Amino acid sequence: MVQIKDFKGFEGQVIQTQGWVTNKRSGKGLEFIVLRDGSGYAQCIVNANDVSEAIFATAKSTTQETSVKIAGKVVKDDRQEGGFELHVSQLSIIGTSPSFPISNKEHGVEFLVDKRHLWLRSKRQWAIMKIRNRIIFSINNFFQKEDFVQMDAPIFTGNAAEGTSTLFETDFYDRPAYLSQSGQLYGEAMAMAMGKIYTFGPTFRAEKSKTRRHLSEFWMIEPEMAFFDNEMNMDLIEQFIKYVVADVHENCKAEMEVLGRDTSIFDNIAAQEFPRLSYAEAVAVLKGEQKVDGKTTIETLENDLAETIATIESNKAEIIAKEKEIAAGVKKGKRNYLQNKIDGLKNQITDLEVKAKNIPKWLKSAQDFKFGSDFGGSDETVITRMYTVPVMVYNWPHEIKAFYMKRDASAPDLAKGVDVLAPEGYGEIVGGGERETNEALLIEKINEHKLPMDAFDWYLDLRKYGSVPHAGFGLGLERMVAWLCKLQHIRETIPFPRMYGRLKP
RNA sequence: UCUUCCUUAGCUCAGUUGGUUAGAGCACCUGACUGUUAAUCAGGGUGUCCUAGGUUCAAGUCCUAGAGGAAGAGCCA
Repeated sequence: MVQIKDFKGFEGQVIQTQGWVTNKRSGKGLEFIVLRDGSGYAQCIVNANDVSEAIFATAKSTTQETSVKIAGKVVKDDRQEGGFELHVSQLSIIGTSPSFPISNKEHGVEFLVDKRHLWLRSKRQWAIMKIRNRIIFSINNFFQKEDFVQMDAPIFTGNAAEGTSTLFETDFYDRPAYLSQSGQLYGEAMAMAMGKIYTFGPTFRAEKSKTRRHLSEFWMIEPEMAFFDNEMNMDLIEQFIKYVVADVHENCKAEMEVLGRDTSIFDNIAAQEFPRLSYAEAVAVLKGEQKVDGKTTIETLENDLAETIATIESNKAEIIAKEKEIAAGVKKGKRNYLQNKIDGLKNQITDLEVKAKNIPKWLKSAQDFKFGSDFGGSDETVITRMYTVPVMVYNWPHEIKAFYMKRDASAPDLAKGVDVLAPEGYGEIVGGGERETNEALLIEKINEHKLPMDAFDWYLDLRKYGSVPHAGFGLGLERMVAWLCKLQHIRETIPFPRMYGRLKP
């Protein structure tokens, strides 16, 4: 058996392959079967002159997603995706596929999510899953080459470490247990044993939020390093993101093309240093008090708004022109083509109108931002709009950060945390910082957050026995995938999304 | 939890001020065509108009409630 991606090594030879029929075009005496095997796509030509009547009839009877075994000759053809096609000599059906529900045309979101188990077979999903796989591979490569030890943190946890409202409760031998929201505290313990570690596991949050950036179950990478301060932490984050982006850029060119992803931003990321803003600076940028490249957020967003409105108008004009063309009478193929263009433009207009409505709201909420609070989704969008690479925001007011975040000795109201905001409107992909090593301050914080002290005795032990400065961060895998693929919604980044209101399939 | 929008054929959608027999494209089937790239061309039938009430001579269309979905907000160390 030869996989489609390996056809190029078999030019002129007769080989065997197997896969699924993803599309078919037929003529008299000719069947063009587009075969998919997970490694790639190849057109297979069944010519009635070259095969028996029975085989030709079998080929003709295949439908979308019929699985088949094929023997044929690999022939170079520059018109084909991948550059090769197969001239079929033998064909047999492995499994039939009567009326596959997902056609090669357009579908709505609800339908596709309901059919997720079949949707995964489509080309776009194939590309996303390949990229997800590469990102995971690349993350592991990076940390392994940097001498980090991969560790698995527990998924059942016995305490409500982060506040009970967003925890999934389960029954653990008649006692309540919660699904993990973070492996970090365990990672800290392991870092004291191994030096540098990273966890890579599932995370569960029972937030009742339905947005394009939230999942109830997602995967997180959490490195933790002994003897690191927040500066070193930020250096590592930048190095890490640059490594993964460059690796994906290098190895997922075909997949990015399927998605229509403009990859020029990846070159910027390799070439530029990530801006590092203190929280105070970030607020000044947000409010338009500090310019970036000679522009304020207000100027940039008002410019965006004008552009958005202009695009809406030009789209509307284009629709009218195309509708006139159809009304004047054109052939069917041309009509379909024009109609599809019109539908696409209409969808674009809907999105743009939402954007046009949102921009003034974003600006207002940026103007009204209260120093000392956390950034909302729109604030992140406004800040990152000013840059073409990820932005790091550090030195946060300690009140809005987690109890374990290290306080700044020289500025007692600040904590040494860092958030990384991805550009292109994707917002927070990394949250991290230096950890508090002072046991008394930690106890004070645990009380302040009204957390159960007895749940943290083991964690406090880490400060009792040879405590050292240490830092770490967490990266949400799905948000990284969404950003690198430039997806509208996070639900496409994971094979079977678990979100508020969605447990099936 | 709040705001706005949506629910019509297997899928994507159109359906005018309420009006008599509810439409198109795709998918599917049949036929034509020996190089198609979402092939093309001709023909073929398919409806719990989300559910329950209401207004009306008449409801896919208007009103009320509910269910499901989408976008945004809140929430998201």
